[in-house]
Amino acid sequence: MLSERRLQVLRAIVQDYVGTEEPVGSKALTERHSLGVSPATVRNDMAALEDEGYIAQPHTSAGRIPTDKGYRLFVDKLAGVKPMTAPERRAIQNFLDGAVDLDDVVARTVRLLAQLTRQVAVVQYPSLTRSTVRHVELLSLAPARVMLVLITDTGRVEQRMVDCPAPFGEASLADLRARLNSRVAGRRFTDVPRLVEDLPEGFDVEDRGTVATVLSTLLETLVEENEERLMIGGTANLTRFGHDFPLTIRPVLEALEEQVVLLKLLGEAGDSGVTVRIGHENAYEGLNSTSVVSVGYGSGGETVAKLGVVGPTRMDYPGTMGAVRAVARYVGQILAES
Amino acid sequence: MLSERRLQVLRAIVQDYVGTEEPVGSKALTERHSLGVSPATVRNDMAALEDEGYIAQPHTSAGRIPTDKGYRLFVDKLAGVKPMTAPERRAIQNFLDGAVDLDDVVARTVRLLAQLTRQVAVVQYPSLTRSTVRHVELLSLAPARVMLVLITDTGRVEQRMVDCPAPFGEASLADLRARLNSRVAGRRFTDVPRLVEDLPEGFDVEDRGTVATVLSTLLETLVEENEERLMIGGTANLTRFGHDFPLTIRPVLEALEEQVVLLKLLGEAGDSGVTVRIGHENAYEGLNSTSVVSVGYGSGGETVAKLGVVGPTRMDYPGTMGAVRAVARYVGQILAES
DNA sequence: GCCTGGCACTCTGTCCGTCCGAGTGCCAGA
DNA sequence: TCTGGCACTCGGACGGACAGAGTGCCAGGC
Repeated sequence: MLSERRLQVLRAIVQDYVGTEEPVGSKALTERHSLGVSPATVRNDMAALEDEGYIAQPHTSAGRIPTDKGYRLFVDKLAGVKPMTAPERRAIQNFLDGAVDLDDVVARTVRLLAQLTRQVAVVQYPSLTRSTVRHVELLSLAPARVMLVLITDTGRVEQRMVDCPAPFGEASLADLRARLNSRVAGRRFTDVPRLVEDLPEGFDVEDRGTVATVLSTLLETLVEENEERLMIGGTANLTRFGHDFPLTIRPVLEALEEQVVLLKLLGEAGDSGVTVRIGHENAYEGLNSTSVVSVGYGSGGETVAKLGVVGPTRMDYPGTMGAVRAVARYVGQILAES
Repeated sequence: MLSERRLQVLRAIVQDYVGTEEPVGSKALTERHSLGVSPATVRNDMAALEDEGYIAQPHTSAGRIPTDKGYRLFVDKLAGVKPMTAPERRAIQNFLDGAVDLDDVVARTVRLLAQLTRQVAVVQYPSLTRSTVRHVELLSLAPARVMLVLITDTGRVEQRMVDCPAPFGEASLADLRARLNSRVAGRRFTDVPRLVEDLPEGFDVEDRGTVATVLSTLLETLVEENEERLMIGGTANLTRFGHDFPLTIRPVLEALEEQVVLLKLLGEAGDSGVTVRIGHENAYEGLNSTSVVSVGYGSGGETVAKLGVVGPTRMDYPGTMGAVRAVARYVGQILAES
């Protein structure tokens, strides 16, 4: 177990390194923090911290930098979440309040997060499986062609074309629309499959094929489009990453293009509270030198999706966690209002 | 006027520089291209080309690199568009054919372009103003709340919430829906304002306010969402940009985040044929060391939107132009089918 | 008149040795 | 257990020498 002072030393190292981006030595530490002991003592502590794997030396005779394990300890035990200031909170709220629709909410959230944290922001669209159905609309575009529009309580809209096996009259369509909505409106998406199971039975034989096709498209939409959409912003902040650019930045850009990777990343995070994944804790190799700070958001107590930021492991954790948490909170409010 | 051989020399310089990314000297030129003259002669030609501003020397005693003006001449006079090979064309078609909806078409197009050109791809969604209306749907979500869904012939769907000044019955809504569609279905979006002008007059006094609100939201959607949406991909290719990374890449990433800039960029390009904007020809400063290759796409002869790539001025113009043109052609086909 | 080979010149990038400073580890003493 | 002191190590900066690539110019040849 590390002594109190050694924890202080670790905290000081993390703070200084995050600030200066340069390995920090014992002398500089004692000058910038009032630890009450001499550099020599700090050196002993640092040696101990290095033995335990919390810090490391890039080269002999350079200062120390925190390891992933060091950051982990820092985040878990040494740092709190830095709350936003009142003006910041107002700015967040004002900015988000201007949104006109869901796309706009998400777009604004991304911009906001990127600006506040000066890192890459990732915002997931409200997930279908965790939303409820507001309305299902069916539009006849041609005799054997129907457009399916799905509207969620979070304002998300999905549409799909359905090619019907047989022509489908307006009357049948209206009938299907009415029956469908009476069953699923207001229900959770996860319940939809069960709720529509026996729906074709109520229709004429010649229409059953079409009804079944429409329903299977509906279920497909639920499954496939599932959690798939997200928006990314602030990639220009990657240029502040470090000195050894090309090698570091490339895999990160690649990871950001692979939405699957990002979705998995966000998915792994816990539902409640801010989750931090540091460096190698991220399963995806390209993100081994980055940390992901994420949190769920939603209206009421429900988490409908996640948002977060991706940045260098050397980041201001308390500030980033504060910003992420605050933004999530306000996005939740906005969604609840709409 | 430049002699034929000097044009050959310029072409050779561009080709070599694009290949090697290094300033090219007279000796290397004669070795790699059969110009039929000695290095000394080439040197004279190069001096002339430099005087005319087509090439430049990074330092005395280094080889020459093309200037923006040099690339311009190369693109206009010296290089054709390199057509895609048959296998490439098949690959494009297969890849795009798998798309399930418009979002998917655009997403696949972006990936494809980025992969083919190994550069940053930008694809604009089919513009509303150049599309025709397929259907306008109105859904009553609450007594005084209507959702407006706009469907275009290119498969694009836009939705908006409308808060009505007064409750609006289902019957009135159906009435409005029917009248609205009978007027605008199949018509160009640009004609819509004119076509709906006098629509409120046919309604009861108490409903007129709501009708007007719905219509103005509709018109707003046309104007605001106008050309606004686009998708970007392949940013990881920026890492292949050059050696002097951070300074070059940063403004480009920033420009890519500013969709307005990109839209303007695409907008400036001509409607027909592949447009190339080289270096300083781009009005936006951050893109001064990049070239933009763009082209319109659409079903039939109509251009409904643009797509293109952003890359270093030192790019393979013939190949890039070929890829961009081919992709645009196939996207047009896909849209025409849907 | 145009092309060519030759030559002197210039500049960059690299390699190498030196030096300085930061930082460490260890030890003896308080 | 902490502290001051000291020797040691190593990386980064500085500077000179050098090789190589590329140029411009000139005189001569077709």
